[in-house]
Amino acid sequence: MELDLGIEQEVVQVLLPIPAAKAYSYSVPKGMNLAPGDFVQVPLGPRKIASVVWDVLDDTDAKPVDPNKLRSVEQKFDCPRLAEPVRRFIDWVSNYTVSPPGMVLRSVLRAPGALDPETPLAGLRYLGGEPERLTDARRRVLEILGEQPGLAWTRSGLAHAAGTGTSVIDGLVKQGLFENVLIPPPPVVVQPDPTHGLDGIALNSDQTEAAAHLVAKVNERSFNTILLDGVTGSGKTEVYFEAIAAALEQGKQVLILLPEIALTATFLDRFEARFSAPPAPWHSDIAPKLRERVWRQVATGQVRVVAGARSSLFLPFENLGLIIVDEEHDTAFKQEDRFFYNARDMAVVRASIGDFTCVLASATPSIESRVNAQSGRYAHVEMKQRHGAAVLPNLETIDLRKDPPPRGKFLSPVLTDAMQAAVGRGEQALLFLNRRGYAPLTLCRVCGFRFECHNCSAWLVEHRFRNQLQCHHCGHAEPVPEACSNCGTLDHLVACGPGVERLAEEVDELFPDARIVVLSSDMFGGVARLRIELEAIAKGEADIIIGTQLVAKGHNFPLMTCVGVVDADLGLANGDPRAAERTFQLLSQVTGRAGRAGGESIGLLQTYAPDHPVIAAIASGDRDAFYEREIALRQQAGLPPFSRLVALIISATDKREAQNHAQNLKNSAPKSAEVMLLGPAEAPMSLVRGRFRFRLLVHTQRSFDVQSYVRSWIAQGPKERGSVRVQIDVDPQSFL
DNA sequence: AGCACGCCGACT
DNA sequence: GTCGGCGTGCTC
Repeated sequence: MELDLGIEQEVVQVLLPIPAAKAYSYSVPKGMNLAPGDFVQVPLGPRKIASVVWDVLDDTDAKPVDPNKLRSVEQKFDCPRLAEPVRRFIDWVSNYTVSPPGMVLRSVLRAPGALDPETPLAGLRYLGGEPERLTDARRRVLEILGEQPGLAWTRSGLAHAAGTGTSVIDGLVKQGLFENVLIPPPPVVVQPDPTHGLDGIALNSDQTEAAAHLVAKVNERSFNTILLDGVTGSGKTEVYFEAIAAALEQGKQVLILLPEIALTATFLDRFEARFSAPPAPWHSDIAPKLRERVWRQVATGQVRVVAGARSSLFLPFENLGLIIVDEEHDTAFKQEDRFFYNARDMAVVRASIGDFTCVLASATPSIESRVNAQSGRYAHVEMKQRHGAAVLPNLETIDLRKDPPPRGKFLSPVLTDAMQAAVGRGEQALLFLNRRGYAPLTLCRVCGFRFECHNCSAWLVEHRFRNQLQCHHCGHAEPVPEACSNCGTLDHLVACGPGVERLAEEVDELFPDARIVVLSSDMFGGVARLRIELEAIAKGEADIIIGTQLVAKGHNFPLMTCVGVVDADLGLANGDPRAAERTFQLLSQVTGRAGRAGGESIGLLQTYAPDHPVIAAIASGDRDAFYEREIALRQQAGLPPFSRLVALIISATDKREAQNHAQNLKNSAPKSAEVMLLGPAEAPMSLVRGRFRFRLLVHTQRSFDVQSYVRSWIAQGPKERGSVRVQIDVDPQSFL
């Protein structure tokens, strides 16, 4: 044994946040004790990189790296270990999504400074005594200090509290009235109190029953998934708050996944009312300093509840015990860059690895979740009545063939009459149109030329307010031209179809005295402005609201009694079998904005196909019938979730190059009776940001190990050369 | 992912 | 003659 010292060097496996296929080996300096999960700094080429010591279970086939190549771990960070469930989750996600484990780890290491402990703040503690000369300002400082003797203050904090400048404090310091102390870094949020606000809540019978079910499941302290399936306005949030309280009572951490964290101010307020403190936020654009502190305090367990976007799934939780996925059907949970994953599905996996409960909440669940609920994989908790006085709106279709809008307009008289009635009663009307800008297409009346984006296969959308033609896929914008860029004819360009701006014009003519607000994700002033507008609307400071997609999402407009869907057929146009589900979800959510404060309300759907099964299902309000039919269709067609799809997206700057590679890749596919290959076909968006995209679809049974198949296929297939890139999308959103 | 190395076009 | 474009390949 002794003889080996100095010759045998200890070696650890380290997972680096790079797209390498596996962990790298490093030698451990003498005296450094390392265990899996430790955060370390290692050299890589000319760089130094923060990484994690990994546990490689089966290193039987892996031959050790040449000892001469081994470099040494540089530093072990003074930071809690990455918990074992998080490491297993990374491995699992890497395998399932067919992406390098280091790429998944990158999603964890998203706060570079957080690995070093937070530095304590410089503080001052009052020692007693008085300064030689007592001024007014100094007296105020002493008063503050007298309130809680012995308390340490920061220099600026004390100055602020006393309403003076920091120079006053400096003067007192010079007199020797303080000692310098260190103040431990403050928590990023106060600990939530599971018992706070309990008496303020009044749950109806549906809610009480559902909450009891959730709490019981959480208290089983083992893996299970619950679909919390309640109509819009049924009060699902209050119900899952009780599950959160139960997990907090167990001393566990809780994660709430929200599709769009930027617009969740009201959610945070409701949480605070129930738990006395807000959850810690997490999303892609929190301020860097706060980001580091949240990450660190999640790792230490100080932060108990996080409300975040899909990336919060990769936070280094020390002791996670419950995940809530709110609006689980929302497509924002699907990430389609870096690597492809659906945060809703990965949340269930995370719960399984951590052996706890996952709650999926929605008024319009995904087909996948409904199927899982039906088959018993998920518990199904249904809430069919609205909370409080709220009553579901009466839904009707407007047949545009029978009641068309006036020429050149987009609103049927039937709809404008209903709006008139609502506004006349001092209530609000909402028009929903999922199209930003003024007009989705501009064409030349002389030669028929259509203005398209040169980088994407998309029309340029006219934004009259900004006087621009914009591409909604790559952000390209150009001034609205006066002449056709094809034939040069002046003043013969025509705007085709409606966007929300154009709708606003029409509404303004019809209701000159109404207060009109247009809500669109690209509005001036960004998220802050949007929040202000939403609050103003809730207070009744607008009569007619015209909005895109974002008005569908969970906002509470108490005065809203009339909702009009301008183009109910919009989402059904392309042939994707998933379009039915999306349209159903979107339109149900939009019409659900009406009648939340009680009383009669109405939802009107403008359509050319009132008999279309999806439109009819929404209008009838019969959710179960819709799901039954849609699930049966999927099953008959052998589509997910009754089978599995993997899309290979082959892109290149040159169209032929992309297509050739796609074809070669297909030809190189290992033959298997269990695999059906479709394509290559142009991707639904065939040109995005200057890259041409083709798709291959791999269609298999659910039981087939499609990841192994695809991995070995790609490994032995043609090499990616030139600008060619191949991306793998397991469980793609689009079935085309 | 970064970063270096390397091999072809327009410039102080 | 060099500066610099980004294609290719490697990092324990």
